[in-house]
Amino acid sequence: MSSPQYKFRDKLLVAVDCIIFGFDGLQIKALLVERDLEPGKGLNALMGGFVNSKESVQDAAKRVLNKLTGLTDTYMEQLACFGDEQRDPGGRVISIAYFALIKIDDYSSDLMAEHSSQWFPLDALPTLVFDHTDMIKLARQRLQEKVSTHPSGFTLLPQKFTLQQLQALYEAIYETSFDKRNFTRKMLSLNILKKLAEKETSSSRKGAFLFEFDKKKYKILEKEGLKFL
Amino acid sequence: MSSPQYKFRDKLLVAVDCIIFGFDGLQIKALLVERDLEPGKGLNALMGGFVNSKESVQDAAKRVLNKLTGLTDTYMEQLACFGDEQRDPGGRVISIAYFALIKIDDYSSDLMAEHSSQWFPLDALPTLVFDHTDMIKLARQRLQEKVSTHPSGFTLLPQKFTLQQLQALYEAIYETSFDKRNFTRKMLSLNILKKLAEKETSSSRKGAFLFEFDKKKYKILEKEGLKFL
DNA sequence: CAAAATAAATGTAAAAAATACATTTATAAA
DNA sequence: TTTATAAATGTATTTTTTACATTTATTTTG
Repeated sequence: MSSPQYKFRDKLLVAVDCIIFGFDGLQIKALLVERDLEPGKGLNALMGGFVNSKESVQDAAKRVLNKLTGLTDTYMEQLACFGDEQRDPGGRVISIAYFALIKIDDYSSDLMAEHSSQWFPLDALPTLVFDHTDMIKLARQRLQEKVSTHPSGFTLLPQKFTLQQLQALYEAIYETSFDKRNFTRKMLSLNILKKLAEKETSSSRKGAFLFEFDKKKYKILEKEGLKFL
Repeated sequence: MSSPQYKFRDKLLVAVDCIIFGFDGLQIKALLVERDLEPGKGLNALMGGFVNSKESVQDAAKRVLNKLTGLTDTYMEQLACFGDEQRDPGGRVISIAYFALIKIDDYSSDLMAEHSSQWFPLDALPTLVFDHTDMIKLARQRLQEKVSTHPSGFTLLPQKFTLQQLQALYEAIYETSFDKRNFTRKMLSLNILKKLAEKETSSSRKGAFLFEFDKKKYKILEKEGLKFL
């Protein structure tokens, strides 16, 4: 099976942890669970699990994410390997962190009850086990970098959204505020939004037009490299 | 030692592989070795090694890099975890890839002989074992992203360099060419280069002024976020 | 020692992008 | 019909990027 030369090498436990971000219209939130294993059982943690020898690391991450959320086809990318020797007091475990972006409403309260999971705004995170706080911090930075050149942020919004919702999202991600006119102009100039006939009327008398992310147009423009912000 | 709950989990072999880039004044090159282990013994590969249970993943990467180059304090950052189930025909091994930037002259020909290692230009890479070609491809992309906002590129140049050497470096990284006047003006406007009294005279009658990267100035400007290109 | 050759250094005008800022418009409720 | 509310829109200014040609310092050559 293994080459003879590999035989005397150390084997390590390999885990995956998922940083799952959602957006409630105002804030970016992270989905945390109550850890069901010692050490740290009952404490707040990222959803994680061990990688089996028969699956790829990526498949393990998908499996863990699916177990928690029931979702497949989620936006997910590898963040980094956390490999400090002492990171897990329970043993030598390295963890590959993944970050995922989901629509907050796709996650049902049934599942929340089942896994004792909860959304936490990033500026009010509870104490987390091991290095999970570092993982979230790094994921947040990566999210900022990502959405500046890539439309992954749309994954956090409903299918149809207003320009003000889009702006609120970017403001939440960057923890800043933008000039409404300039923001709107910039986004529309990218030519990847489809304006719908429909309006969202709950937040104003006048109503705001709804838009959709136009995947086809994006695919065409992608290679030139867009700059969102 | 381990929590009882961890006991029945699969353990995997964990390796590190180092993508080492250098710059010879014209091209970006990668340092490759002849693999000394089956499977793939004698074939071209990235320098790598297994992570021991007593060291962090990062320390393992440093150890491997040091073993090959003799260098410490090298610019190195984690690239990604490569975790496909079948990536190594010799067994289930996941690998954490790191990429390092070194001055090509810091690597002696003695060491090259000792490790059967060689520099290869990126557009003339030999066939490599496993997924090492993918690793280099990803590292190259990451290098482009990195040097656009971070002065890590200077690590590839000698301590003192001319503006034309700096331009040649960026042109090699981005595989393009820049207008000399605009490039110069942009770099100088960043205010992180110290002009020396000395000139480099080997490449022209007039001679070109030498510059140094000014780490102190950079540290001050860093938080505002520089944009190199 | 003057002329030629070579690469370095430099300036400016035009176009594009980013910024700052105020008024008009559509609609529902009073 | 008036009022209140948030959405939509335009323009002038500044900054950044781009495109492009001449002068300068120095060594070599005749």
